Amino acid sequence: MPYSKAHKARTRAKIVEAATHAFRAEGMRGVGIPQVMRQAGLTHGGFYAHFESKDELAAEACTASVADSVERLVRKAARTSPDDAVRAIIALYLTTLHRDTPASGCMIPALAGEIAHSPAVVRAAFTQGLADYARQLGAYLPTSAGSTSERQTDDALVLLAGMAGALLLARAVDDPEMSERILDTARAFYTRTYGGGTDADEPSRAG
Amino acid sequence: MPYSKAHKARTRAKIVEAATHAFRAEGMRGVGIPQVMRQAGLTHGGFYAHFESKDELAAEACTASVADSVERLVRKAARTSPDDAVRAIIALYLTTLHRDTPASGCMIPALAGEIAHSPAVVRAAFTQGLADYARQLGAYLPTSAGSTSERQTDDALVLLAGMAGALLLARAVDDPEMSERILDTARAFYTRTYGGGTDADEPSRAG
DNA sequence: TGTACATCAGTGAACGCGCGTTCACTGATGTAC
DNA sequence: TGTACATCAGTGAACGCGCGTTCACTGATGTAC
Repeated sequence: MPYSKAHKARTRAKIVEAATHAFRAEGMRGVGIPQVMRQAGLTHGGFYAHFESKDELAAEACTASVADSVERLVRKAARTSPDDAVRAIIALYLTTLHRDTPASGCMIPALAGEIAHSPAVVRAAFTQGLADYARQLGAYLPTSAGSTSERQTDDALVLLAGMAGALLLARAVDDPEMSERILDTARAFYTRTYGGGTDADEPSRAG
Repeated sequence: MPYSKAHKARTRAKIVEAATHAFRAEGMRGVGIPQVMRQAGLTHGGFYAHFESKDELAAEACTASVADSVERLVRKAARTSPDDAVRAIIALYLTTLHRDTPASGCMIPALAGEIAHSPAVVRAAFTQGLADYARQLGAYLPTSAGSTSERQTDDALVLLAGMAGALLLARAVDDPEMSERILDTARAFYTRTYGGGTDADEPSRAG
């Protein structure tokens, strides 16, 4: 018998891990299997001992990077008082740091555009991941009278979409000042709307 | 003398026009020059009589598709009473029709992700286009006491980002019901927030 | 008004390149004895 | 405890393919006479 099952599983996980970072940083189409394998410390030929195709890796990387985002969200909330959880999450999301480190950031602004053009396996993985993402975030949203958890999930989807859109624009734009203005305005807006108060962290720029 | 200058300009415009649609539908990386030229009724070899590179075309297609979006926005507003302009624009944006026709829809959800990874020419074109887009949309936003036009532009950027993010998710998701729920919830939210009222067009789904 | 000509938009074969994928191999491993 | 062996994870050369780009050409055009 060669190697252990655990060894193979560990290698496979290393490939997925490398893929989540590379894909988020450069896009799925922008990264080849040779690059992913090199980043995992392997050569490209071995790839097909672990995956049937690049699409299968994409689907798994999708699931893994959503899980990554959810985990960071939960960890942030755990370090914050329940009343401030949403505010803390918004403040964590809409920053220049997050903008400048897509490789370890939320996968929505990084990959959603490509996922819309991806085969069924990838889209299915994303759909399930997003549903989970929204459910988890929804749990931290303020509950109004008679609001259901389903309603909170819907609200979370809109908040997620809004923050992802703002980060996407902040990354696409060439002008640093405009980029920061997008982040600042969006952070203030979503904090006001979902955080139950004003954005205390940042003095407003426009007076 | 061969052909007229007008003839060349017309051909060039046809190529840009074909590119704006193809790029929005399949992404810039997903469409080759042969496909763009075929869609413009030409063969691929002639491309370099009009453009220095694919990037130059991408930049021009970027500018052209923003202009397209702005024009549709202005046209919609012109057909609506001033008080309802924003509401009408939001209702136009967050629909299954817009979701299902990316080729002629807003270029932000279709291309912003790739633009973030594009060379300077493309990003510069997008930045200028987005600034114009936000300025135009901002003009229709409700003015609160002491609000400046700069503030309205900022608000428009957030609204644009939010709607683009929602459309992006609605396109990426595999589950039709979830996709529509994203659109519906986002439309209701932004109408409530920026439209100065509730979303009258659509009966709420969740009761 | 008719013709000969210079121009260059447009054609289509060809280029190098990197991609996703395949395959013959090799060598580290856990097990049987 | 030591050794021979079967397994298969991992290697690296090779494949066909479509990409962006180049180039020799051709043929429709507006102008000069």
